[in-house]
Amino acid sequence: MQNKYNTKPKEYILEYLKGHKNQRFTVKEMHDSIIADGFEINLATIYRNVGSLEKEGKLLKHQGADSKCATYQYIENSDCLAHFHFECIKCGKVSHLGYKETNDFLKLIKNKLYFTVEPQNTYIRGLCDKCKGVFINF
Amino acid sequence: MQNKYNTKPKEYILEYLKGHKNQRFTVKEMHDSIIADGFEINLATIYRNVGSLEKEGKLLKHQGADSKCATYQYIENSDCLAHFHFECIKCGKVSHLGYKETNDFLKLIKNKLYFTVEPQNTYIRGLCDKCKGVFINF
DNA sequence: AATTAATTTGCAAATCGTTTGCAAATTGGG
DNA sequence: CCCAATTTGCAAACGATTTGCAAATTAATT
Repeated sequence: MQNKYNTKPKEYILEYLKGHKNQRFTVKEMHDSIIADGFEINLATIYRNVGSLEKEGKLLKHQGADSKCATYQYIENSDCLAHFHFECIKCGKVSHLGYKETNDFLKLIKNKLYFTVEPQNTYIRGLCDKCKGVFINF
Repeated sequence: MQNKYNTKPKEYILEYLKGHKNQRFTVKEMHDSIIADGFEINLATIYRNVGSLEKEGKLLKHQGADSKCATYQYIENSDCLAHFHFECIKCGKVSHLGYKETNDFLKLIKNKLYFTVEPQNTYIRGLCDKCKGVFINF
C-alpha cells in the first residue's frame, strides 16, 4: 500500500471523516455509514486505507484502553495534536485537557525527560465524574 | 468467574507473577513459562484468572498503544499505582515518570478536572531518545 | 471420610478485529 | 490509447480472546 493513486474508496473514507470532524470511528462504523450512504466499499479496503492514511499523518489512530478495536479521526489542523486526552476507564468517554495544562505539564517534565511527547497519543486515564466511586487518592 | 476457590492453576499464575515483579506478561508468555516450569495449565484458564484477578485489583492490565495483546503485572504495593507511564509509540518501551513530576502534574490539574486520575493507567506517549527522528515541538 | 452444591477446569469451537493472497479492476503518466 | 503500477473486492487466514459444556476440583456440612 503506497497510496499513490486517487480512488473512489479512498475518497469516500476521507469525505466521511472530514464530514465528522473531531469524531472517532471504527472501521466497521465507517463501512456501515458509507454503505448506508449508498456507496460501495469493502471492509478490507477501509482497513488498508486508514492504515496508509495514518502513516501519512492524515488520520489519528486511537486505541482505547479496554476496547479491542481502533478508532480513527481526521486530523483537521495542528489543534488536535496539541492537547492531552482524558479517557474514562469505565465508560470510555474521551475529553481534552486544555492547552495551558498540557503545556504546563510539558514544561514541568522538559528537562527530566528524554522523550519527545506526542500529546495526541497521550492518555490521562481515570474515572470521569459520572463513573467515580472507586478512588485512588493523592 | 467469581474467584472463590483456591486452585492449582490460580496459584501457578500468582506465583509466577509474584516471582517476576514489575514485569508485564502476555497470557501466552505466562502459559509458556508455567508449562516450561513443568506445571499443567490451560490457556483459557489463564485468561479467566487474569480477568478475575484484575477485577479484584491484584493485577494491573496494560494495553499497549499498538500491540494487540494485553499484558498483566502483579500489583506489589501502592508504588506502582502512583506514577505515570511513558510509552514509546515506536519501540513500545515503557518507563516511569517520577513521583514528583506525577504529583506536580496532578496538582496542576486538580481544580480543573472532574476526573479521578489513575496514574497506573496513564500513558504519556511519544518517541524515546532512541526512536526520535520525527518531532512535534512546543 | 463421605456427601454435596458451588465453582473452576480443560478442551474444542466460536467470535471478533484485522490482515493477507490473488485475480480482476482502476489509475495516471507516456 | 497503452501499459505498468497500484488498488480493489473477495474469501480465506490469522491471532487474541471468549464461550459452552461435561468432567474435575473445592470446601462447607454431615
